[in-house]
Amino acid sequence: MADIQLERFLPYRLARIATAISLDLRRTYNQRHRLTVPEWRTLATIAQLGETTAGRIGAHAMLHKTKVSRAVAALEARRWVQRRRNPEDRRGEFLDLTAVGRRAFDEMAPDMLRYQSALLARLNYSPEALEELLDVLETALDLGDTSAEGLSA
Amino acid sequence: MADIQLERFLPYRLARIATAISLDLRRTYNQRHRLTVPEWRTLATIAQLGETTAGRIGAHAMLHKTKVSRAVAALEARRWVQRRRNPEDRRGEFLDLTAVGRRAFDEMAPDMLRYQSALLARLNYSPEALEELLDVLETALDLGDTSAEGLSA
DNA sequence: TCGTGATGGTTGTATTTGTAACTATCAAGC
DNA sequence: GCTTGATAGTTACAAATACAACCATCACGA
Repeated sequence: MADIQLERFLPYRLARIATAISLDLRRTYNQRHRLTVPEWRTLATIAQLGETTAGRIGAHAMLHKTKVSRAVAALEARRWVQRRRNPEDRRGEFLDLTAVGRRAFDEMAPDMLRYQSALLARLNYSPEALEELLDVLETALDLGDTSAEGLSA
Repeated sequence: MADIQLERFLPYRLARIATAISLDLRRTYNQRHRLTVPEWRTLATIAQLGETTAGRIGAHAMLHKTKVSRAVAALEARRWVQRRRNPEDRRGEFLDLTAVGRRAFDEMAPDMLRYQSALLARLNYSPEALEELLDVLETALDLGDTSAEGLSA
């Protein structure tokens, strides 16, 4: 019988691991501000890219455009993000953090990085080797870079 | 400013990778039977553990108990899973595959294993090293074995 | 300047999900 | 026997999601 040993089954193991980490992380940023995963990712992406567009956020963070659209609406309602219509092409708009949004992000980012560091430290495993493996997996899965469709969390 | 480079951020990368694989896999098993992710995981977990309980399925597969509850209901409606109340503790019930359920699982399992092999082949990376890293991550996250809390997908 | 098709982004709707509250049962102490 | 509190599992309801259809604008060619 082609028996799947679940504890040896790559998709299953990765799903468990990624879920556990994602929950930890969410718990971490929700200690300060209650955000959904797409909201958090949208925020982080704008923080990183600077003024940018919804399209670019989606490509960069692997978020479907409807998720970005709703996340931006929510962040705008919080006054963390502001829009500016692109005068050259009035279909699109530029998005940027407000001062408040920047402050909120700067407040959360260190926690996120600390979480990552703590996890890496607990791993007791070469970070370079880990990076390499992630690269390899991304390549094999065609997650190369800013191009693909939307996914979940 | 503690800048998060999303493409270098472990939780983010793992989430992308795990999601992509989960989607591929779902596409694979949906070629034979249309199942949701929690349904598939519940099925596979029972197939592996043998007669077991909803609680254990959740702990093992990192599925929140409501997901397990609904997945079991769906699988029962298909006549793939049957329940038997625990006579020693009438709160709980034992779950097991029916003959039909077993057959369906055995039909899908080889495809799943083939998917894994193909992915590993594309990786061009030592499977042992990969296994080791997964072990390390699971240990660091306390995913050791059937013990943990209920979770999401 | 009028189609035609692409692009940036939003919204409607059906489904899935998470949270919390619930039922039923058990176990321990009194 | 009664609390009181834990546990197994279900369910109600609100929120999040996917998918497709949609609006507005642009770009290009006839």
